[in-house]
Amino acid sequence: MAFAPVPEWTGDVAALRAVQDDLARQVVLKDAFPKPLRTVAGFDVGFEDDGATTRAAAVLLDADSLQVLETRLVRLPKRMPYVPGLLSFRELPALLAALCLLSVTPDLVFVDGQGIAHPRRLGIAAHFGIATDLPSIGVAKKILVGENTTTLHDMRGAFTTLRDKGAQIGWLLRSKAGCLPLVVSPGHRVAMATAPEMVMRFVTGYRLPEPTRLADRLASRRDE
DNA sequence: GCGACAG
DNA sequence: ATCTTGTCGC
Repeated sequence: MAFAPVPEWTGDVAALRAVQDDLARQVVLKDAFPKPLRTVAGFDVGFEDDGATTRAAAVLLDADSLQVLETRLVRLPKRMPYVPGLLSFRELPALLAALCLLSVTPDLVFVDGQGIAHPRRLGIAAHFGIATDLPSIGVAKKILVGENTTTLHDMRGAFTTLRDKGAQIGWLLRSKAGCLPLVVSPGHRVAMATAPEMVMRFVTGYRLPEPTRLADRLASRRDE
């Protein structure tokens, strides 16, 4: 399985933004994944050596039992600095490498970060989806762009629209009472309305859904 | 010009 | 993201 190459960092921010605009046009916001789901996977990145090393984690789960079927970890040297809005060019290569190590291709992917809730509508989850053509959803812990609309009830499962320039770009989802809401947005091959319910389907007793929560622990070595 | 800014 | 202890509320 080969993917479209991720552009290298030359310092040319404008060039990467142009790439994002091109890829964003290819995003499909309609459900296009197998039903019922068989497997799902969570992805996240962490760092070592003061950021010199990138650690990407992939966790494959059974969609029904939520049992962990496989866990993968990849280390790659840093390729570029963190630039708000250009996160995917920095972390996607490592995530794709981790995906390649899975023995099974997941039916749906959850990525720690934004889906289309991005200035140019191409957060890392959307970029991941376009690069692999796999259905994807972005699960971020903070808003990058956009604003809340109505009040969010402090009840598990409550959600409100996240909009930017008048259009809805995602949701603020209270995955757990008493916790700050998650920023959920479709990445690729997933409809706006489907994203929050898919996330809640994998939330157990924590703020983060299992796929992302487990990948997060591995990538940030908060594991063991 | 000023502030904001996923991970 | 990462560096870090105790503390408050569900």
